[in-house]
Amino acid sequence: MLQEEDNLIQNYSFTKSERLCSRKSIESLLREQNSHYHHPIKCYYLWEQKQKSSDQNQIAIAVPKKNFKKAVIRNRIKRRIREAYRLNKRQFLLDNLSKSDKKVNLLFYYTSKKEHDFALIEEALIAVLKDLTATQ
RNA sequence: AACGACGGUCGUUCUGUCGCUGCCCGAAUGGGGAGAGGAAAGUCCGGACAAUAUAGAGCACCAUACUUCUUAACAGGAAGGGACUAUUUUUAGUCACAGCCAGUGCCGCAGAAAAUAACCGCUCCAUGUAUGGAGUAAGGGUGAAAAUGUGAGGUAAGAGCUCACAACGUAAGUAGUGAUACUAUACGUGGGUAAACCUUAUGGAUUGAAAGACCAAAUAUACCGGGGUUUGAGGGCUGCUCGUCCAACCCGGAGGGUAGGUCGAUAGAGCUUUAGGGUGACUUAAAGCCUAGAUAAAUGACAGAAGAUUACAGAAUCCGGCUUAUAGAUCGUCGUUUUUU
RNA sequence: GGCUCUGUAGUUCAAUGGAUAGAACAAAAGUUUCCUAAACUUUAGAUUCGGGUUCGAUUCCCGGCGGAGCUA
Repeated sequence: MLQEEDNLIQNYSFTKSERLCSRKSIESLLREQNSHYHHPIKCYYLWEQKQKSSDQNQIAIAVPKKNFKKAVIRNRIKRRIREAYRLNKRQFLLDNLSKSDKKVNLLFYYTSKKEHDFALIEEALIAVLKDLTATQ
C-alpha cells in the first residue's frame, strides 16, 4: 500500500530530468518528422531504447514568437501545456509503457494564433497522447 | 453629486489540494523558509565589470552647447537667468538657449530688386520736344522676409546727411559665485538661414556577459615559421661515399573536434527608520534588515471567500536616469451639467 | 541578449528643403472586335504615426510603431 501511494505521488510530479534539454536530441527529433496533430497542438515524437533503468520520458514545449509577440502570453501557454501534461501523463502514457523498455521524446508545438483556455489545451493533449499510445 | 481632461500615489488579498526553481536542517522518507515590475519593456543616455589596444602631439570622425550646484557618471535632476506662448499682472507651460561682426553656400513662385539694389517715379542739365546725361532712394498691386521706426531740420529733389525719442550690437563701469541686469558712458548699425557646410569650447580608444577565467570529455596535429641530440628505417640531388634537402622530435602560430560542468552571478554607488545640514536636487551620522538567481530557462492548474471573467505587462551581468504603455482605487487642479441655499 | 540598417500608389522603384509628390506594371471605365487578347483614350489611387526646426519638410532633428540584416 505504502509503495503504491509513493508511486502515485511521484507520477504527478514534473522534475528536471523529464525536460528535454539537449540541443542534439531536439535536432534529431525534428529531423525524423514523426508527428500527431490535434488542434491546437502538434506533437513531434521519437522512440528510443532505455539505456539505464532511470531514464524517463522527456518533453519540450515550443510556442513560436511569430504568433505571440508578448512574453507574458507565451509563458502562460507553456505553463498550461506543461500542467496538462503533468496531470495526464500517468493516466494515458505511463500505464501503457510501464512494462516496455522504450522511452519517448516529445515536443509539443503550439500552432494556433489565439490564446486558448486550459480546458481546450488539456483536451487536445489527451487526444494526442491517445494517438501516440495507439501507434506504439 | 455626476461626467470628462491632466498630474501624483497604490498596482488584488486570503484558504485548501497537486506541482515548479534556489537556500537551510536531516543518514533518509521528509520538514522549514524565500521566489518578477513600476515600468522587469524600448535599448535612448551615463557608469561599474571584463578582454584587447595604447610613447607623445596634431588632423579627421562622433556627441554635447545659458549659469551655478548635485552625483561614481550623465544629454538626468535641483535652484536661478533669458526668450516665446497662454492667461493676466501675477502665475502656468515650452525651449538643441554658443556663433551668419571668420569664411563659403542657399533663399522656388511673385516682385523693379532676395543682397555692393534701381524698372516706373522725383529733381537738375542739354537739345533735334521726346530722347540723352547726371543725381536720388520719399512713393509703387509682390512676398515668409524689402535695407531699423516716428517727428523735425536740411535739399534742386532726396537720403541716418544731421538732431530728438525708440530698437539692436560691442566695449567700459556698477551689482551678483555666475548666467545676467542696470547706466543722462563711448563706439557702431546692409535681411534670413548653423535641426546648411562650418567656427569656437568641452568630452570621447574599441568591443560587450553568447565578455572573460577554469575543469572534464573528445579528436588528426592537415598546414606555416623557427630550432636541432641520439638513432639513422625511407625518399630526392648521384653509379658509390661525403655533403645537402624532406621526414621522425621540440617550441610557437593556425586548424579540427566536443558541445557538458563550475566561476563570472547576485551584500549592492543596497533598502528602511530616526536625527542633523541644505531653498532644493542631494548629503552626513546612528540603528536595523538580507530582499529571485534560472540556463530551452522557475510563480501555474482547480475549487472557495472578500461587490469581481479583471490594466499595462515576465528578471537573464548589475546599478543611476530618460522615454513609452497602464483596468481599477484614491488624492489634487480645471471645465461642463443638475439640485439646494 | 547585443549591434546595424530601413519605411513612398495594390507591387517595383524615382524625386537637391520649393507649383497639385513622378514612372512602369497591376486595377476600374470607355473605344475597337461577333467575343477575347493586343492596341488606344481616360480615371482613381501613396510619403508608417506623433511632435519640433523652417516662410515652406517625402527630405533636417527627436520620440513611438513596424520590417530586415549581422552576431552562437
